[in-house]
Amino acid sequence: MEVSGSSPNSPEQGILATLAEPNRFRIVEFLRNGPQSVGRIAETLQLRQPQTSKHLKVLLDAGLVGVAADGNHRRYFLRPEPFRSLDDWLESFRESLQQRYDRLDNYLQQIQQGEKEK
Amino acid sequence: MEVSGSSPNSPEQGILATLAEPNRFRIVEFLRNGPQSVGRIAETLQLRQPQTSKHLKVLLDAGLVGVAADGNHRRYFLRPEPFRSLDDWLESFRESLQQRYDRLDNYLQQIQQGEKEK
DNA sequence: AATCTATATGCCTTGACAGGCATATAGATT
DNA sequence: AATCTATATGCCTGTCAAGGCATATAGATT
Repeated sequence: MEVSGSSPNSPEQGILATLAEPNRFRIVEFLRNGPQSVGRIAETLQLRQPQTSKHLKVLLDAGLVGVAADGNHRRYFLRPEPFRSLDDWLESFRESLQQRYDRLDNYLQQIQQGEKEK
Repeated sequence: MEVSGSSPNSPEQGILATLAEPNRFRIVEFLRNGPQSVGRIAETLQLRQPQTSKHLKVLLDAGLVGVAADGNHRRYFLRPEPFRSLDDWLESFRESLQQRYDRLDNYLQQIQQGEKEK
């Protein structure tokens, strides 16, 4: 019931932060097509090569992608693990949220008359 | 196979960006215990009231939480929908990633001799 | 080894955003 | 209506991270 002031911040945090950046998100989406070289990513997504490399570095450090040398090129590809980890986190939500929501109905009936939307 | 330069950026984007902020993440985690007032959130998570309100506003705008007036208080609670939406997105990954990964094994066998890890 | 292609890195600038704090607003209580 | 509690909002400041660009590094080709 109590939450400590500084939780060790689950690994999901890093994944989320990494995916939060729009261009990285696009890169991840693009990588669903399979491994891609830096140049191809940059070209396809209309990004400059240096920024693409930087984003890929962030993705790499976060463990979201892997890389394989391929002659002159480097092929980046998605790694499933972090996504599973995110999935697990969501999983734990699914349950508690559904329960909560059932109770919430009652709760709202009681307390709330008008909802404040913007 | 092709990806347009500017995809309409899925709703997950907003969710991710919202959750990426550590304190908002903590708030969301805390709200799993059920609806909570601003004051209680601030107190428990050791945040100042104004920042707490601001974070809640962001969460509210992103649709991650709802709010119900309760006399003097305002009770914030998690809304399941965005999490489901995130879940759907991940779902679509699960499949393609697993497939990919099977092929990737072959791929890596062929091309990659040494992996470059820092 | 000189050169070309592919990728990474470093430096700088800029914008967004979170925190701090004062204050405004809203409901409750007397 | 005056005051108290709970929450929201506005302004300011500092930080951090992304983009731009020049350049370094690595592998391939001649």
